[in-house]
Amino acid sequence: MTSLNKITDFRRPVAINLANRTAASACDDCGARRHGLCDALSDDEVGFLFRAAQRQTLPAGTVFIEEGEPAAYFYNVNSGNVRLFKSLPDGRRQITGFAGPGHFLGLAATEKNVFSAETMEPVRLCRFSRAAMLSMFAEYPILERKLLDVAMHELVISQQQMLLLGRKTAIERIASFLLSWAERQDVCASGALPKPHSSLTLPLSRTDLADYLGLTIETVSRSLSNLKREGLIEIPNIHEVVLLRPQALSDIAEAAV
Amino acid sequence: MTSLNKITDFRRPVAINLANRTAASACDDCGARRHGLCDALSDDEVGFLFRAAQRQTLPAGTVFIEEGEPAAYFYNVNSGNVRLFKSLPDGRRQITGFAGPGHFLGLAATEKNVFSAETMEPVRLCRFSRAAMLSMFAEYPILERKLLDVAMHELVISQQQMLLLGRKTAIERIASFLLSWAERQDVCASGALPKPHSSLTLPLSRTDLADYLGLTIETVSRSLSNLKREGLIEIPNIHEVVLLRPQALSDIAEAAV
DNA sequence: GCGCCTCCATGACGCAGGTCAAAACGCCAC
DNA sequence: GTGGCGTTTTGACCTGCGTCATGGAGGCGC
Repeated sequence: MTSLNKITDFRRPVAINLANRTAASACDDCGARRHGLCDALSDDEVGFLFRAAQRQTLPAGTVFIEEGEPAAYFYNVNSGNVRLFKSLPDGRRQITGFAGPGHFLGLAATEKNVFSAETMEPVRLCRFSRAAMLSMFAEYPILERKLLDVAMHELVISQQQMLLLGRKTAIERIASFLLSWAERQDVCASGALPKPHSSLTLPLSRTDLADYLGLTIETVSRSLSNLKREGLIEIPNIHEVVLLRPQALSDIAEAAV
Repeated sequence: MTSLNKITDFRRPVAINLANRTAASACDDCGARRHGLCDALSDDEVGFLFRAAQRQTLPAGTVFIEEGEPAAYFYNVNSGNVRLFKSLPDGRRQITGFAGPGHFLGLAATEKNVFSAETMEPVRLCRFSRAAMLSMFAEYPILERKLLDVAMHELVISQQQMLLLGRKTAIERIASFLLSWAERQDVCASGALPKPHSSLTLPLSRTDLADYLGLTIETVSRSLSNLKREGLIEIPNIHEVVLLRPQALSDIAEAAV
């Protein structure tokens, strides 16, 4: 995102709100304080956000954004992971992405939600009404810039995913996923390969994985077993994968010739 | 995009540049003047854009953005259509979208281009250096808002495409494509069905269609033939399709149960 | 007109990955 | 420990779409 930031990092002077120590310190403890939208704001500014937000704690498996329903709110995830997905009437599901701490939800929103969101684990989040977002944008133009950055990054990701879904084989999809998940977990720098024997935590079920990669759970399972048999990965338990040979994985993922 | 506009349509006062009649009238003749970025600006303001732009005319089949190359420019398409795509080393290609008059290219850009762009016909466009874009953003903050709108719309589209690529059958992909192309050609309002017997122009080859829908040309050809045989469409010539029964197409596209 | 070339349609066949079915593996309650 | 349940793995089989191959239709130069 470096060069995008070049576009949006020349900060304008912004109105400084009255300090709100209570809010600032409440946000200090938040997992999202140094990520996403909130990271763009000073302690004083974030207090404004704090007062505009309704904080919610949701149990695992809660669908809090439903495709087709009126889009009334924006959300900022504080802790826990969320899956975003679209469904067909017959039950087929495509997970379009995952949102963790610091992720902002509601970007791809029109009058009606165009996707659904469901918590994968207990999740804490800040909820903003449309009206609250409007006033925040008016007050802090930097938020808009930040949002543009986020949206552009999402676009890059979804183009990669289109290539994966449209043109990659099952094994290539799995290899691509493992490497991108390593990046997401900060196991390696963006664009770089993780070190051999890096360990990943997968909070996803096989069903999630299948619906994200456009496969069935059986094919996901078989492909992972293949990679294990070939000695490229290890699977100590269902929610953990060790990347033994990242370079080999990358060769598969990128269809190196 | 109505509700997105709600977010970004409360216009801030912007600096009014000196009138530039020459520029304004040159832009008047441009197919993109009332679309995309330029549509957000007054005649006076667009003169500023005009002076920052280098105008180019490219023959059909020109690759003017190449994946992996340093991202030096932004583009605004004035006339003609462009395909955007990502490729794998072995030649597999996924078209991630099409850009026509008024479309702005370079949104999903980092330091290196993450996709390629190729003209499908002779194309006229305005080219902006990164530096020029920076100064334009500084001068006209409204451009940023517009860009955010555009990016959000692109996100909605690409989520739809992920559902299509990950979970739809060949015939469903074709039906979905025909309906979305009808919307794009303004044959019908966004979200509405085109009237029976609406006619579409397809500037795409079967190869483009296949690479956009994640299929092979043979499957595209066969699926179109099926729809024709079933009486849902007519194909008077290779670049034209008549939608005889849009409702039936929609039932297939949305997998109505 | 004719030859050439590119794109498209269609048929025959093969295979990657989907479907169906059955173990195997946790994991929790008791 | 034992039993029950949900998830994952593995196997056997099937099919939708890819691959390969052939013929036809249009476009263009001469």
